[in-house]
Amino acid sequence: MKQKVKAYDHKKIESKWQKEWEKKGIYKTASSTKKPKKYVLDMFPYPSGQGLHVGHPRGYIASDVYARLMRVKGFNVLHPMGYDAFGLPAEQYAIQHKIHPRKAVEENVKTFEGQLHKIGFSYDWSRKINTTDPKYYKWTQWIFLKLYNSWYNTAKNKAEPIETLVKILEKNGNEKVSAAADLDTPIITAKEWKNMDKLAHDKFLMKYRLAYEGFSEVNWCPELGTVLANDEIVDGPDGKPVSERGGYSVVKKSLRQWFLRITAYADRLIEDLTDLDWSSHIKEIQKNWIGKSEGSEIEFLIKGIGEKIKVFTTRADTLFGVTYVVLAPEHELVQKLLTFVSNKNEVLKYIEEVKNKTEEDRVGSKGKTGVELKSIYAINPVNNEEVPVWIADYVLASYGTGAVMAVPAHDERDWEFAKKHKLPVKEVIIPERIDKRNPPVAGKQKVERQNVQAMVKNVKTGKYLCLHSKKHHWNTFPMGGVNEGEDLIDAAKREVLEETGYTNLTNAKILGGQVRAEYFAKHKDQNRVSFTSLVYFELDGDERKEISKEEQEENEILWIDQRSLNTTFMCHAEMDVWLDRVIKGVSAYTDDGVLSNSEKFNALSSEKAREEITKAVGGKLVTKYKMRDAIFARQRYWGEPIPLVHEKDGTIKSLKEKELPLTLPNVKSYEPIGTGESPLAGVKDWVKNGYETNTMPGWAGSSWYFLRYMDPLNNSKFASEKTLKYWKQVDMYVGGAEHATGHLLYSRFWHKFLFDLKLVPMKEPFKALRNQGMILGSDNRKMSKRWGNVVNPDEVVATYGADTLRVFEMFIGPFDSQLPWSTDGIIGSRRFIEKVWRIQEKISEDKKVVYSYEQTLNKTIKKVGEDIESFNFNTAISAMMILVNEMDNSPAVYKSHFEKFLQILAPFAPHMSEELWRSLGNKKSIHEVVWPKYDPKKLESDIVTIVVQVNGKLRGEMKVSRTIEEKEAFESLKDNLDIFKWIEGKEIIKVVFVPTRLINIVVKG
RNA sequence: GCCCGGGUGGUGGAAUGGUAGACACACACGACUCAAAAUCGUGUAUCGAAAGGUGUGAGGGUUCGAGUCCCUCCCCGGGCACCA
Repeated sequence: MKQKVKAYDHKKIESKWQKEWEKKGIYKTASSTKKPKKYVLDMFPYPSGQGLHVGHPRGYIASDVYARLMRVKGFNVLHPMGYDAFGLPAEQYAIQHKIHPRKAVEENVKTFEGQLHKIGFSYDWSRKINTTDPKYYKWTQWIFLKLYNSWYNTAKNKAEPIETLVKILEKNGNEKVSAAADLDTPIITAKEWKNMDKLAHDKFLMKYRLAYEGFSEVNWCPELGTVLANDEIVDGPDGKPVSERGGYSVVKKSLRQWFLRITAYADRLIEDLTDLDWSSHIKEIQKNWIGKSEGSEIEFLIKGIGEKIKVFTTRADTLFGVTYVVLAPEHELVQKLLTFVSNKNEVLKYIEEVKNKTEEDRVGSKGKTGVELKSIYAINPVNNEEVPVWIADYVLASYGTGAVMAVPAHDERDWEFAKKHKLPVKEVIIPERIDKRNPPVAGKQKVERQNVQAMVKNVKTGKYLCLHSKKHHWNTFPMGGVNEGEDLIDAAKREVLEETGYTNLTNAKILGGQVRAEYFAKHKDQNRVSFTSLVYFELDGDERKEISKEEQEENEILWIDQRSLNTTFMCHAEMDVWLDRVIKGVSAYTDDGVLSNSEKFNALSSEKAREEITKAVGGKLVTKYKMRDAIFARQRYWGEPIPLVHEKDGTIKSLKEKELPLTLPNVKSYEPIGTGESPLAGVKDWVKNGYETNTMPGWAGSSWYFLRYMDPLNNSKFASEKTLKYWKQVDMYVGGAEHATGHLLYSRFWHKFLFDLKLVPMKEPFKALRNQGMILGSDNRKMSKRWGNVVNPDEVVATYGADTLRVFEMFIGPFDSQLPWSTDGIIGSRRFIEKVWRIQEKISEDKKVVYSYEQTLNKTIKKVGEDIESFNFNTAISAMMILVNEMDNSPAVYKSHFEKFLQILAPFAPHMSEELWRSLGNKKSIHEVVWPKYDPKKLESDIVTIVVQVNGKLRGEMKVSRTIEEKEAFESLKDNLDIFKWIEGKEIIKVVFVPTRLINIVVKG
């Protein structure tokens, strides 16, 4: 009984339900705090003038699908949207079009919101925020003041109000204060503190504040008239740095800045990554960015001069291998040493050269340049050896102590430098390998042996001599033990002769140093520690002597080309070390190992030696980070004003809470005033009041916005304690991976700070994070006006409908993959939607019939729920397509089956599923009814198809009972002649049976 | 250079160590139609007439069985980049 239905009209349906949902407010977050909650958040957009392209909603659709599932699973869901609208683009747009940036933002927000509404998202729009709203940025300023008025107590490992520091200073001075502070902070007594005036107090405390003023060489962009953060700079076409926005050139300039002391949180920012449900990729990026390295600070006395060079090294275990010491050319000690240097002119010339080098010249220069400070010698504290001192630009003044001890044998850069400047190389670390095939056995006797291996190259063929062991089926070089008093080369020659008979060995060279290996020697029932050396020979002539019968029986001689060496050598753990060092020509061994040439520390492991040697020379174990404090100032108009007042006496006063927000004044021009100061410096009243003229950077407002959504209208707090306690943190955060070292790191930092002050209940803001891949143009390039490959979602919605767009964007591929937009592909999603629409023609209410798709239906309900939770949207849709195809092939579809299907489709295609759901007579919205349950009994059928393999090869399949056992399955094989012929008359060695899956018969021959 | 991802048909992609290519696009043929569109059906890795063989970047290994695990190499994408 086919019922004729109206054609699918997406325009009508979608606008109808969008209005209805808004009227009924079905997506409003409940104010109740009794239900379990889920906070599902999108990274809020920067409303640019371009509007959205189809790549933007990908993440929004995903989070919407997820939020919808959570809602019908019974959670109180907070799923808000807002705008991050301060920053350069709006300002630039304002300059170009001579309108107030606020106006530009308003227009852009309107465009964006119109686009978003058409896609049918389930946001609670009543919670919308905008970072440029004074009611919002009042709290951004408020948090800034908290940072300004706090210091980081490393003893308690948390931030505290600055007053607690002042109290300590008044009482005891700062000798015992352990804090994250400027490096040049002097040690003062309580008395000294008391004797300081107000300005001196101010200056002193600035060294501790978490938001502090300072001067710094910054990336200055003359065209934009502003300073840029590292992550706002990209490589230009000629390799020189340019601004990400606009592509203008960037140079260094020293400017007054505000900084946030994010480095105080470096350790916790790494530490707390562990428990986050984020992709390991993003965690890795953050870890690298923070760049923690644990090492030692060791002091080298300078001979005859009362000075010391303090170096930072992560490899104190290589201290005996130091052959020279290097200072950064900018190191302050260099100036002091100049008077004692005998080649002063040369040194001065080099320093001048380095100064004029651009960053790229310095970093990119292939040859390592440097100059020796002649007549200056550093004394190695571990053995009193005198080593030369150099300055070289491969040592950075800004990292560690600006000085390094050079160990060319075990550091790539030192090795290159040493090679170029003919400095000695001293090996002190022996590589160590544990043979994975024959690992040492606990409790067995341990015997040390000196071994030698011979690498023999046939000059004519370029191949290498190997032995194939007939017994063990492995390949080795000729090898054996070194006899008492025997020279390595002689021993190697002897082994080659004994094992292969070759005699014409020339050009002997000991290569690559020793390798220490531990293994279990079965034939002797003992653990062996072998120190193996590699001797290289060239074979000149084929002459061979007779070899013993045993040897003949044991090994076969093989000649192997260089490429195959690493693949054919399986038994010797040391091969990889040698292959790197000998064949690839890498000469410094930079991994850990066992110490040698290190007096009483010999035979210690690198790990232990680092500690013991550091201790022995009176060094200090320290931790360093690559990450620097974050510059928190822009010399622009369109940003949050920094709520500080510069008093006439030079001190700084923070505004009181009731004086916030400090709103942006109106200005005549938004153009940079060219001095490097912001347009605010040109506003008379502003300057007269002493207000800070820098504004906050773009990331200020986005570092805490997720908290404001919890309580967006609160006027007395950024969010009430009660709501913070209930919502706690974002449960699922969806956005682009490009924010890994910006927003995602800064937010974590701010959150931890607020946590320290007990202003938020959790130490991390985002429990789970999912990153969507970018959608590229159909030409596989980034969507941009420039390439003319931008696809506007409005057009797609108009042509195909929002439901189709949503389904397609989820179906296009794995959520985190970068994929090109396919104009052809979207038709498939539209067909799917239409097919669903047509199924209503054959709805049946006949309960007694068995419907062919029932098992698939149950499987699909299960799979779609699981797939949404794990963000595998593409396979969820494919599963629903399979189900719909089956329903389509079924003569009729039972009403409640169809309803269940509509429910699982609803998160993806909310409009059409609602339309069909209501037309079936349901009064309540499909988005408000609880997620359907599947029947576990109907997931599998009693008859299953199992695969028959013979020797692992597919030979057929057969239908058997679910519960069939191996014996029975094997018996029923005999009924199937097509399959049976493969085993008939053959000896069966083994039968592998995997219930409900396969049976594999292993036969001989 | 180092650290992460990844490499499967013409295309996007599927596959708890167990039938590789699900699902979709594209293409071809057929049905419906006066015709077209839409829709429906059939086919589409590769060699072979078939039986069967070969196939997941390359080469090896482990396993009854490898796209999946291990080793080596190549290529692509991303991150960091003289950070001692």
